[in-house]
Amino acid sequence: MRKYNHREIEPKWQERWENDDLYRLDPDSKQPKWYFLTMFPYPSGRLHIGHWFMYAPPDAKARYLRMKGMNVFFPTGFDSFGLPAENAAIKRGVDPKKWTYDNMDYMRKEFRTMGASYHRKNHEVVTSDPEYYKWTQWLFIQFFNHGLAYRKKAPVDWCPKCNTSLAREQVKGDERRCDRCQTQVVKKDLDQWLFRITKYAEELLDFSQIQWPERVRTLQTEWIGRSEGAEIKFQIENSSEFITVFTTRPDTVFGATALVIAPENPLVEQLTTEDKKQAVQEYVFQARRASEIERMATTREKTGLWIGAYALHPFTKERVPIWIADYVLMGYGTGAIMSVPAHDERDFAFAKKYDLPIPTVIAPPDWDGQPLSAAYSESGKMVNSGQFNDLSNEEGKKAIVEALAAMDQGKAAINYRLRDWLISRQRYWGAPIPIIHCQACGMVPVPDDQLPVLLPDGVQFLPTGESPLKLSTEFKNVTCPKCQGAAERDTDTMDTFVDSSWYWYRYINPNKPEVFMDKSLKQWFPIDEYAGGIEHATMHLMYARFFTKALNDMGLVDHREPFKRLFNQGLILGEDNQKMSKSRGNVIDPDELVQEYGADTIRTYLMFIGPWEAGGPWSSKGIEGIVRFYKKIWNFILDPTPTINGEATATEIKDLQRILHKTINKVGNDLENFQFNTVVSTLMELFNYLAKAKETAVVNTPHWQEALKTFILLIAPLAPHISEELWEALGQPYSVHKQSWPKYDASLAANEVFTLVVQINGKLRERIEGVSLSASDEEVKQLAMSHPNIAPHLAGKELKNVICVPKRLVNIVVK
RNA sequence: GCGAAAGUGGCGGAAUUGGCAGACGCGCUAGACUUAGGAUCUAGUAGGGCGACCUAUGGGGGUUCAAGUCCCCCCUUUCGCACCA
Repeated sequence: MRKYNHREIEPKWQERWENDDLYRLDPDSKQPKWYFLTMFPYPSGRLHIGHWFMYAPPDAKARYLRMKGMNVFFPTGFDSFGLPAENAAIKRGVDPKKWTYDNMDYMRKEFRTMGASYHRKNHEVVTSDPEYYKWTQWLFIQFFNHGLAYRKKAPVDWCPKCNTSLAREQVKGDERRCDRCQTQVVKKDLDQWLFRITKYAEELLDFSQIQWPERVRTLQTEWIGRSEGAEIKFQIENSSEFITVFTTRPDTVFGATALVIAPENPLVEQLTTEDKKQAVQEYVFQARRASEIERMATTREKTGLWIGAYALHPFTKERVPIWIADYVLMGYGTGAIMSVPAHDERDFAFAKKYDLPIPTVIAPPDWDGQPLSAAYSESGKMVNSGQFNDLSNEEGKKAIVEALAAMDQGKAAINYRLRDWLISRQRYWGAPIPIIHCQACGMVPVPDDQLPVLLPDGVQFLPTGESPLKLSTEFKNVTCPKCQGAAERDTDTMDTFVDSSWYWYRYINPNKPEVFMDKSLKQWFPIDEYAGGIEHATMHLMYARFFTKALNDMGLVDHREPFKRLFNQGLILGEDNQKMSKSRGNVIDPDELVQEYGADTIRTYLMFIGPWEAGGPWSSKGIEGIVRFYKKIWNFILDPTPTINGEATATEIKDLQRILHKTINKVGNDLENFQFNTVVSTLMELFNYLAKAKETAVVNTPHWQEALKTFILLIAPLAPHISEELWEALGQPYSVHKQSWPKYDASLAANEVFTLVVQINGKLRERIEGVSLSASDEEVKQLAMSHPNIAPHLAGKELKNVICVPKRLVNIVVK
């Protein structure tokens, strides 16, 4: 008999499937469509085990859905713009383009060894291809024309190592580090392009149309950071102008003893009195110098300075001093607050330090009228608040906002933490921003017929902090499309997250000259399922939703959410339980594993290792179990059926069918729910059963042959190669992957008898096998209580209660 | 500091959602076959007790006939957010 040799069968079938284009997408098929998207990889050089973990289990699911009769679209490509290419280029002196495209060639070969059924042939998308980024640029122009892309000079987060600005989402953690290289970011004043994602802040909070994991919804909700409150205008003394503050507690306005504005607030210069100028300038200078990290540290003592000016309280008309303090952030709200020391912890600390009054305006329960020893930020009755006294503070909020509105000094307001998305990057390997700056005409979009704006080759791209494209005069100097005068191209490139914010539309037909006008596109959207890592919760996944809403508003797509269902797989760790990295030396190379064990084994093992959403450490030990599993299956199918005399009993046949159909059902359900680990264990249980049954007369029945076929069909999604080989060995027609999923018959899966669990006072005492499902509660109780192992326990005890759970257990309560 | 999730044998993990805890696999122990091997097969494997039994799902309390699962408190770990007014 042949031995199982993956090195022989895997390349063989991979070649045949490829030649036959076995998984070719038929867009005209009448089968229900199912768009199953996985996050596409960055072409970093070679596949690591994490790629396999991310792509092999979805492939199993895609194969299952196809067998179930769905027209599954399962595309992939490469997110191929981005910094690593440049960094590698600098390090090794190769062209970023060459590095990237060589990597993709290599990785495509590696991908092939996985035996995945991705639609690569006619649907692959590569974001650095001009044919692709032409549309990234075209979309930028649509955003520009619709007021969703704008340019602004502002202090931005700058990574000194990557030498580029970053979006807020790409700055991580309390130490404010670059998402890519972990370097601490600094602030820099730059003219930058932003996408107006804040326009959709409210709608992005609404997840009612999509089924996404709670975690992601929470992360996005917190990131958007909605807070309800009011804007209150304080008139500046001796001026007709106002300072607007945002507060969530308008009910505490009578407790405001100062206005505090951020050091960066332009009002500082305007309002500071002559005698305070020098001190204020010094403070502002210090504040600017202090890093973000220092300013963010919550434990840091509050500092600030009175700038000499006053505002007038909107109700009492009393003078309220205006201070600056760096605990007020320019980037949130209006960059100015009313300081209410009695009811805000930070304001309390500030007032204590600078001896500002701390009037109580919301009475804590049992308040004795004495000054508070700590800020009280809960609710309570309003006091010291003029006409609003004795209202509950919740009523007070409404009443005060109404009164302010009547005076035209305030209104209800909602504030978001979400900032607009900064997309300018001062790097080379990205899609050029398709804008021409003309002295006369301003910012002019590149006309459609001149797209794409090609990324020039042979540019000196060393990161200097300036955009490398600036150095290319050929690229930079152009004529204005409007006035034909001399003009300059924008020399920044786009954040690669722009490239990946719409790629799923391009998969359908990457070679067509049009994208969104293509009618055949519509029927695939929104995407049924999207699988990828949770690390993209507040970046890619939020940008993707924003893009879809914007595209919908522009009439380019007909849906407002891109992905109906999202699933996050976990992270695969090294054997030391640490994140895999070259420096730790714990990286697992899938190529070696495939060589040694074969793709089917690796795929299955990755599914078996634990819940997909949990991830976890790789262990090379457990893989032996899967190796044995497939070896045994191989021998089981190819070994001649033993000669067994006699006839199978009806029970044997029913048992066989029962476990078979139970397995069909469970494997299907678990695949649909991404519970790959129990798919594998269920199939192992079935196999263990079949291996034993092979020694019984059941092998003489036609049911046995059916069972073998069914078993191969069930493992086909997990192990595409070995199943194809064994399918052929069973004399079945090519290809196993074109077969229908076995039909589940609930009546065959149903039990006829059950094991009755007998408990006394909730403790297991006996199991009675083979109890009829049709037995009445009374009969079951009788059966239990009269059982020889149970009856003695009951003797001489007072019977309190007998609980009967139908088809399951009896619990006898005695005293 | 705030918020969320998780904690089950030596290990990875199951558990029809309140009803037999430990499926499946790794590892380990013993045996068989042996061309002596890190192959294969068979049996065993939560802990304790000679035993009938007892004890076990991070710890403590509670609800319930019945709790890994629900409620309260605590501990630990992981992950978000972090002066957001």
